[in-house]
Amino acid sequence: MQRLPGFRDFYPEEFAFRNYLFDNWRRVARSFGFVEYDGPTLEPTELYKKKSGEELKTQLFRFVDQGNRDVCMRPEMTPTLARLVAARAREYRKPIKWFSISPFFRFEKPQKGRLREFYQINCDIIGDDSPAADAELIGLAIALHRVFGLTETDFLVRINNRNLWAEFLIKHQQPIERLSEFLSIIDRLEREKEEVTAGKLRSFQLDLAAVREFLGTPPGSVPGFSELFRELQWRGLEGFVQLDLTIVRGLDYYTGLVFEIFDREKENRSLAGGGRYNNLISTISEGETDLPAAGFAIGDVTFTKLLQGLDHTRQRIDYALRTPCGAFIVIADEMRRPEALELAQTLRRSGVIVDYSLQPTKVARQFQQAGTVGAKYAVVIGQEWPQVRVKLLAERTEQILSKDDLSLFLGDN
RNA sequence: GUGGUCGUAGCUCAACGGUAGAGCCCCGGAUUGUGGUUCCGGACGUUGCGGGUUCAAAUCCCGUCGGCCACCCCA
Repeated sequence: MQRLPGFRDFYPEEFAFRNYLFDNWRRVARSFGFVEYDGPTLEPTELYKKKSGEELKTQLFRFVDQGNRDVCMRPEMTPTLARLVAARAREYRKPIKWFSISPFFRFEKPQKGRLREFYQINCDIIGDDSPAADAELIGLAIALHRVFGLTETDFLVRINNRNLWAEFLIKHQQPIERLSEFLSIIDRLEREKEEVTAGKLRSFQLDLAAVREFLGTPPGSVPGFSELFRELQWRGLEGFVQLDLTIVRGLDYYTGLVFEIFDREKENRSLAGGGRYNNLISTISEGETDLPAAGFAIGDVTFTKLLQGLDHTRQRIDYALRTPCGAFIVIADEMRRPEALELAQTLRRSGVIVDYSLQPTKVARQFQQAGTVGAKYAVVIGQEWPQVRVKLLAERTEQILSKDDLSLFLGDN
């Protein structure tokens, strides 16, 4: 039987890495005062239609369930989050600061950095429309990278505000209703041929030169960013961010700030993205709840590739994934197996990771097993009983301890 | 969805029309209580799957399913 395309198995080695990733993300998000939540993996397709009314994206795991419901494996978290918040908006003190780490599904052709099932950490602040909230989110996004040893030479946050382009359209007397159509032209600016872009702009009675000139606006003269940049400066993060007016994000629901995080080595590779979506909760709740919101997500696939591709982050991984401690009990005299098992129980209760051979095995073999499971100590039980021989495997040194001192000794080491 | 490229032992690969091999890993042994080195031995495959050409196919051809990559798309 084959695995479905675009899905992954997590054997212990991969799972250990996943834990490393998630544990660090979780700890950092909590350190920012965010609390964890989750929602269903399967949602009514309706939830994704509501976002903006536009036709559904094709790349959904969509099917009709046995109760004849039109359902989707969730392709992103934000609509679910909006639904959760809209339903209980009054119960939580604002701002709501929530995060989740969970799987998502997209029916795409798997390729570099893109699978059909992937994980994301999603972090959102709801009920605060200030630059302080925007900056806090960007600060958290940066912290979620730095915790793995990534520095400002490894990644870069590109930020923009869609309102700038809205104002640009108004200034040129173009209908604001066509903003998202216009933004998709901007989004493609770098990839598309000049003639194509110029042709598209013509329907807005705009020329490429005007757009180019606006793109080149020096950061100091871009309105509305001074507060955000001041906030980022207070956090000491100015080296991580860069204003980039070409960043507009593909989703229609973004209303103000938008940002993306890029791998500096391969600048085309996007590690994370997010922005402000002040109308989405109102849309999802059909006007019942109206709260400003902003958030971002980091995907695990590209992020993992980056962490495993850099020497300095790779070293951290190797260090973190080593078996931290543990004792392997070598039963040198099978008559002592009952005592060995009792000792194992005692040690385990005191928090030591303990392993031993379930079957009678030659001593040499047991030492080999101790090595392969990565134990720090081998504890030999045999003729010395009630004393034991404790060997520090890496140093090949050993000493004799009484069995009662063992817990203390292993606890300290 | 379109195109390119690759599928051989658990892993990395060789053999490129003539009996499928190596290294690593795994298991066992080298006088019965000390491991990561060494030596010896062992297990291991319908060559992704299905069809075709041929006296003979891992090898050539067609299809199909997967992996990787690019385009499209990107929440």
